[in-house]
Amino acid sequence: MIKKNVFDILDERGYIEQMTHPDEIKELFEKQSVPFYIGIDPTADSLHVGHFVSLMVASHMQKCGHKPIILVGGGTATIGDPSGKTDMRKMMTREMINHNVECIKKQVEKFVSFDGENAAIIVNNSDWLLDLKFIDFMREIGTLFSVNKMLSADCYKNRLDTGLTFFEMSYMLMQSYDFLHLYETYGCKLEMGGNDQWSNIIGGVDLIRKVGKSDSYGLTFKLLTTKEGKKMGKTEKGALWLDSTKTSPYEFYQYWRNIEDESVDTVLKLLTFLPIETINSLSSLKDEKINDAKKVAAFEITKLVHGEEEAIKAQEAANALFTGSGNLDNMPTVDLGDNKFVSIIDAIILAGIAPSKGQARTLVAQGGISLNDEKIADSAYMLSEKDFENGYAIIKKGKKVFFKLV
RNA sequence: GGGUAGGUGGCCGAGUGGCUAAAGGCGGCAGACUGUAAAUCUGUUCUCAUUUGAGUACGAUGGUUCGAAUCCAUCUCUGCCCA
Repeated sequence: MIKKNVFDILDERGYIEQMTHPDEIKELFEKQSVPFYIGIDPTADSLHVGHFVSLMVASHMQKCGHKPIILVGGGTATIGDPSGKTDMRKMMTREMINHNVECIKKQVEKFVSFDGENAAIIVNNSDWLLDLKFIDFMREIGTLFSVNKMLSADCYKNRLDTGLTFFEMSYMLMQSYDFLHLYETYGCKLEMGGNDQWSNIIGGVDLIRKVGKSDSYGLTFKLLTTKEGKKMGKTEKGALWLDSTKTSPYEFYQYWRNIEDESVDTVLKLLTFLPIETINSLSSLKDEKINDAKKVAAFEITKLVHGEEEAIKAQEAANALFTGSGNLDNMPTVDLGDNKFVSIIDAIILAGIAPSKGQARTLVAQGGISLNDEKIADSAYMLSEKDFENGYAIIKKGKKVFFKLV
């Protein structure tokens, strides 16, 4: 049942950032199927790239025989984790959270299996957090936390000058309690999360040790960042979502196709299941050739999230636009209905290329818009029959944003 | 509870009665250069109409004034200090 030690896989691919007990963790993976947990905050109705690495790790772990517990933070989301935030989050209603939990479940299913011997399970911490009695909780758990220690954690230190409420500070207690609960209920021995979760994770590990158990561990993985250290996955529209209605497979594909050279290796290792040898040879490509590696990365990553069919479509659309070969059918398409013969400005708005007419004009004035590969410099230009000669017109913003108008 | 400093465009941050749709930076978008990369340089970045123009906007509400982001009042939120 247990195959290769997943520790080596995670290590080799560079997932691991910090660990509480490296030797013990490795040994544990070796000798048994380890129930481990990864937490996800249901703050939106879709996961985004920030969760991607977690899901990949969960998948690797499960393939090596360990049991994933996906914890959805329905209870903690009512507070909001202060880590990395400059302001307190908006509080969410329970209805919103429940809706989000449902949506997230569907996406998680693409990465871990809920069948078989080491089937994954999904739990929601609202099931145990919402019924807690304040005094009992404080007597039992609150006494085991040192405020001095908590204040020295980065996630709180940074907030000291901008303000931090007690409400938010108790987030660490709850997340730690989650781990304790899962430890007791499912024998969960390991909490994993992004590196920004480090202080919350060691909080849980410490808590379990304080109640007298010594076999709890924590591990964090690398956050996806650009070489300037910014979080990866931000686009002009906000986050890069895993839900195809929020971020189309084509956009998703293009995001990875356009990543900076320096990130290719990381992205291939962290976000695909390609064998390490393949990745090494791909990312050793230099200069212009690195584009081949980016194509592979974009395809593989899109395939994981949206399935092979969508990945092929995205790839074909990209080929059609950038190399002239391939299939135009899969390009993002906007149906203008009966209003085909509108001004170029209106067409830009209708296609969703720019949000306002002013911006549309700026684009045209700066030479950023072309129609069927001809630059349109006149903002009064009206679309006409000849623009739809092939039954469609291709409108292009800059070099990379295309829409087919029909 | 007392004192004090504040709340400005996606973010940071100037601005203390008219020349302010509001400096500068970051971020975004486009152009040039390229490899659908990075770096760099240039332009642009509230909305509507574009020729000048109009509307909305500086925590909220009311007021003073020919005129307010700027002055006054009340409210509200936040930091810091004291208790």
